[in-house]
Amino acid sequence: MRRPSQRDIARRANVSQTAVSLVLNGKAAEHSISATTEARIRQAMAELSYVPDAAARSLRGGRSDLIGVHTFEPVFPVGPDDYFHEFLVGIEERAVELGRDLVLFASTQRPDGRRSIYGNGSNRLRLADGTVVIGLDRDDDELRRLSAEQYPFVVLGRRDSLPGVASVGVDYVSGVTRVVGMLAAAGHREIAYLRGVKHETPQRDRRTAYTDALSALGASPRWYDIARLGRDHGPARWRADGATAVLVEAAEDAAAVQARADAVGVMLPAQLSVVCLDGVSDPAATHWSQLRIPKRAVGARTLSVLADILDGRLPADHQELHPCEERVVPTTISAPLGD
Amino acid sequence: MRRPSQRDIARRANVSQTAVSLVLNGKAAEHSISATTEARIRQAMAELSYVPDAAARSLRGGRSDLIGVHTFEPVFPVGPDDYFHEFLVGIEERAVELGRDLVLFASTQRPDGRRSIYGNGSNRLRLADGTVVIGLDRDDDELRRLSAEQYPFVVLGRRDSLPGVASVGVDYVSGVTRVVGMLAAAGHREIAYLRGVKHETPQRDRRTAYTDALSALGASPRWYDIARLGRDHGPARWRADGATAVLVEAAEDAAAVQARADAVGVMLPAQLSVVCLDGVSDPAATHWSQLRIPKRAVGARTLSVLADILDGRLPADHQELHPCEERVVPTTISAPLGD
DNA sequence: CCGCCTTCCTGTTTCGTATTAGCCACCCGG
DNA sequence: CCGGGTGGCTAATACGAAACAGGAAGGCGG
Repeated sequence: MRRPSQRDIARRANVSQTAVSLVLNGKAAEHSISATTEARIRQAMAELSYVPDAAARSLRGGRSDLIGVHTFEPVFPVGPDDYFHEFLVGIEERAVELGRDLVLFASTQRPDGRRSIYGNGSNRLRLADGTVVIGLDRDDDELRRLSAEQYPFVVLGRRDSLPGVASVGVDYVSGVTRVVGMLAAAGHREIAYLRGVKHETPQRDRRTAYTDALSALGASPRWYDIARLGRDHGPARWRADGATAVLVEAAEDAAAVQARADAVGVMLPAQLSVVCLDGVSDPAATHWSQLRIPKRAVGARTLSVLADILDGRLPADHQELHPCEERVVPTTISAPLGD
Repeated sequence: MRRPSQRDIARRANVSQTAVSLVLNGKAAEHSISATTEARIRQAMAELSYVPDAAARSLRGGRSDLIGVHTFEPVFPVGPDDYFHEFLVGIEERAVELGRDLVLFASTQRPDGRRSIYGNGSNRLRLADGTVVIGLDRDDDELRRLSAEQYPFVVLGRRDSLPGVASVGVDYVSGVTRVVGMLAAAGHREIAYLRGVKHETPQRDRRTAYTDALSALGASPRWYDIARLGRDHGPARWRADGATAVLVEAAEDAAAVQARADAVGVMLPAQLSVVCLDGVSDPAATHWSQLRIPKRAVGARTLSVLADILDGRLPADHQELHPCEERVVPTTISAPLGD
């Protein structure tokens, strides 16, 4: 028992396969199919519970309606608190809106665990109409080759360094600059930076932005490391060093600082203002401010850009940058207080 | 610039399209294609970075090397603590091992937000050789229809109710039964159950298992709800009711119970033994035991079963059930203590 | 009564791939 | 020198849907 095709519908309704196709695609009127014939065809479709074959459709249309998602690491990270998770939420959301399916290129993973577009023989990406490329550990040589092959793709991530390659990125620099400016405006003179456990591209970008923002203010950076946070290193010590504000990289880092501050009797934010550069905690419930990265929107936008490139509405080397949003709760940034 | 087809390869290598197809599918020897010709063909494929068209392949009846993942809800949940996340980790892991790519069927989402295999006009699943079907809110009618059409798929989830449909599930019943048995063996007579915020299939299954396990012991269930946990309802009250052990549904529920217990001075586990039925917390660091669901392994196994069905190594209606693992830290279950 | 315009369809081709049947040149035994 | 095998390939076809070109029947003006 094979599933019904348009031919089966056609036979049952005494029409040609073409007529069935026309009715199916709402072009009945345009091609002047009579109302009665259309009704007969529709009834036949209903009776056989016909469903068009997706494979045949995309074969004919020249596009598969598949959008690739190439990640240089596994898409589903072992820990669900992954940096990329929210981008993917946005990507899926927009894929739904665009009516396209997503292909996760798992087959590109090599024995060493990294994924490589060309590493495994053929370029599987060609399977999809176009691809979103994500990943911390991304390989720019492969991207250049992909670009040379004229394959349509968009990089989600840092903006720089690849002319001719489409990308959608996040403008950390102006975000961090604005946060630093706010702190400075509130009177802070020593703004420190607490490095987290990760040292990948997103973190490097923020650190660079911090350095730049400070030097624009004529101040110099003051670095701390989360790994050393403990009895001897922490809010009290920072205050002793002169710092009255600190930028942290993750919500759990901010929580750790809060915990240490509570332990040593440093008041947040009165004695120490904390701004978290990437976190999802509820700002109303915490004693720190955040720089929110609109990951979901950026993910969605990346997919839209790819779709626009595929449809010729945008050039293949379109690049854009999205601003961060400050979720600054006023009460969590205070003027620095002497001891 | 169209993506290259076998015809393009054929022209470049001065052979017929047939030859290209044969080489591609490893039937060169079988059809006595000479080694030099095969080499020429392979080189042409590499030069043009040819990739077979999935749509054409599945139309023709060959295989696209794509494995579908159909979820009745978004794959990337807004909250990262999703029930399905770890299953997907396992699925991706095994896909890597099998060298197959995954298609996430986002296009099947209808305006109302739910996803439907047949709801949106065409059955996209056919693009893939076979599909793993996951989802809380799964539609059994669609699965029956899919099965009638002989499309290969495997349901990841509850075992029951769909004869003829392949599935890989988790044996909650025996897991919960064993946990209840352990508590009973430790001397507990009143084993309560704290219902969490969700009331989907996985929760329902565990609750049924709890009821069954208790009635097997001749005891009757005692229900509490996390929503009411607070000043008046909590560990102290439960003890007053006579309960000395409680099953909770999620790690955060266990943490909440711990917090309330601390607040009212109930000692865990001495005065109240807690077993968490689904959580990822580190058992060594907490005062409760857990019933661990081997989600990753189950996810991976589901994909293997599908691959085996596709290759004819397993029948299309293969069903299997995986046991839970107890991660019972002995010290977290204690004999009940009077007040 | 002829030509033309609608109305309402149908025939044929195309997409890229896998398969089936079969072609042609060469070698070998008789 | 001819028949039969075999190595090395190719031509033709089918899959299901969609696009394009076109065509038969009927009405209507001249």
